[in-house]
Amino acid sequence: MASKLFVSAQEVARRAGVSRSAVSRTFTPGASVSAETRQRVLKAAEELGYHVNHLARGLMRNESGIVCLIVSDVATPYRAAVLRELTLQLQNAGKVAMLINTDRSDGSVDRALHQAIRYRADASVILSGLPDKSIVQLCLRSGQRLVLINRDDDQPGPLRINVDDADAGSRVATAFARAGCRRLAFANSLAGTPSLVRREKGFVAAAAALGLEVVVERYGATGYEAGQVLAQRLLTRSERPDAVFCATDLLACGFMDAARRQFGLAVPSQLCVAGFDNIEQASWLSYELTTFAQPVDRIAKYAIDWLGTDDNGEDGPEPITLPAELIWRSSIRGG
Amino acid sequence: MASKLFVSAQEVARRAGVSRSAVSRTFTPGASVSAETRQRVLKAAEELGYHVNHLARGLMRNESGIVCLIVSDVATPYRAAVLRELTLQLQNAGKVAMLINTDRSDGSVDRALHQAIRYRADASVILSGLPDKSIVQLCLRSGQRLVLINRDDDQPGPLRINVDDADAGSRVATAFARAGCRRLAFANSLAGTPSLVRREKGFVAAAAALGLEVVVERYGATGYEAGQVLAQRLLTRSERPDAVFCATDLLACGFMDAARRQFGLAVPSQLCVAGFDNIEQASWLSYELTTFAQPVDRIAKYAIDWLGTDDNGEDGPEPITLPAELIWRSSIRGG
DNA sequence: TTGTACGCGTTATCAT
DNA sequence: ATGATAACGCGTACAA
Repeated sequence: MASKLFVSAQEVARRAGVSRSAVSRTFTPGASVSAETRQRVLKAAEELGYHVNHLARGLMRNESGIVCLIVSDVATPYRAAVLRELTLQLQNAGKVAMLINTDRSDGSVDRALHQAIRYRADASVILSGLPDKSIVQLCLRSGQRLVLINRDDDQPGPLRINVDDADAGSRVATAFARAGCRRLAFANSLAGTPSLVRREKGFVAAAAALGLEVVVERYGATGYEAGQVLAQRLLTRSERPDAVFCATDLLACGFMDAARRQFGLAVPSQLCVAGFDNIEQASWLSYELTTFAQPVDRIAKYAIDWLGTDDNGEDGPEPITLPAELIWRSSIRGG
Repeated sequence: MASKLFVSAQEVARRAGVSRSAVSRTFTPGASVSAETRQRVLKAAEELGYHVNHLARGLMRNESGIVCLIVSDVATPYRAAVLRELTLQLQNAGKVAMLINTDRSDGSVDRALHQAIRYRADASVILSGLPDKSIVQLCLRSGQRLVLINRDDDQPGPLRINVDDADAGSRVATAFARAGCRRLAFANSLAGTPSLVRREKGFVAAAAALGLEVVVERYGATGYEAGQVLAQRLLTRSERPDAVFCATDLLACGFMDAARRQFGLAVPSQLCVAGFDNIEQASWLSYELTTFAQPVDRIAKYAIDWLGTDDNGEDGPEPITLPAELIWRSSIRGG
């Protein structure tokens, strides 16, 4: 319940003895103001504590400078890292990030996009979930740009940036084979997002090509606890796997801890493990996990660069697929 | 460069065959509209994909609904957890979070606050760094509320929420003493933020009262790597400590890993360790760290509840101090 | 209950 | 280069 206390351009104009327009021009890059008026305006603004009202500016320019970041599980290491990169690069580009936390509930992403529309965000970046087709259409009609990261949607319009999960899966299979592993396993969550599916398929297919079978087990969300449960299930099999590809690093950490503590297995001598995401914990001494780094910086750069373009092709921009970088540590034999 | 594509209330009014005010009233809770016009407006709005422009609404009401979250090191587990809680509760309160990432550079927080002012944020929550006094004054004059979390500033006006670090430090000392430890150490970063200082002082003072001396070592930032370095320094002393209080869990993880791998020490039999923050990793099997949980949910609740009050006392609200909760795991003997 | 008219703080346009 | 004026989309006082 704030009553009008912010300083307006009008007041600055009065104090500087110029017109409102002069004030506006002073704060509009590339406008023509004489050095003198400019100084007087700046002085008055400084004294009064004036700052351009971006709400009003956005109203006029039809460009708010706001970019909406739509994410679930913000506190997860990988998500937090993406968030950091996006907000940082957004700020460097002169934009500002609006953060909306979604849950797994139905329509959560749709509600977030409505919020983005209400604030006339210039763009929305979707990192979790998948919006309804109708909402996507609404956003595009409204001139709001959309970026889908690792969402693997097929409708045209949004910029789609994906990491090459299948390739990563395939490379893990090869590495396991080279390490002399024979009984492969894939530890996945029940989430069933496109990226996880591709990771699994790429791994299974490559293993088959190498003449190796894969046991696939799925459980819970992509967290540490799920990794423990999956270890329980996979390592009690009569034919115990000697190599496990975990769908995420978080899963891998839980899996490794359970494998060592509860089953007394040594990594990598008795069990090879690979993960995905290259979260900070993967490099910790307790894990030294061989994993794949998503090119988070490049993903963010592609997204933000596109926001600056006028590229308004009919069917939207071409989808982008980026390779994941293999980070070799010591959870797989050889190397 | 979006040209006016968003649907306006005017267009909805035309389609519904009513005045523009009727549309406005339909979307203003508590306004008087007949059930019939209301229905017609809602129908037209639905068909057109209309959503209230919060930029314009904010301009009118002098209340943007935006709350600015000012943080550095967003990707850090503790910070990410706070962020999650704040955004979630903010959304439940009908507000929206604007996220600004600061670095350690000078004036970084000040720039963030200027951004908050430009977007006419109703409030700013500062989780890192400390703003200049003049900026704080400007915010308050402008009617923008300020919340400082664990910042320990003394100027009146902002809501100050702090965790009782000294008490936590004191309780660790007691626990160590009870475990029969004699040579205590405190592993801190060079950051020197008020909370870290209080944590250290509380620990040292309580240890002194118990007749125990404390070796204090400081290095780097509050991260995993610093923990490793601090272990190197503390565990190579002639009088090797048998108990270490690490300023943060992240430090503690690095410390424990180094202690076990490089010095072959067993926790807690040969070395007791305590941390702070209760990050997710503290509960992992590799650490099982005894630590303190900051009441993140309550902190967020206090902050957001205050934003809803009209409380405009002269010197601002009373500072709030919340206790940290001791989470007992197995990195300290006994229990 | 409904519509008209005005103001919120900007920027853009158009004279000067 | 400068100032007056219109418009952006909305809420609301006021009159009907």
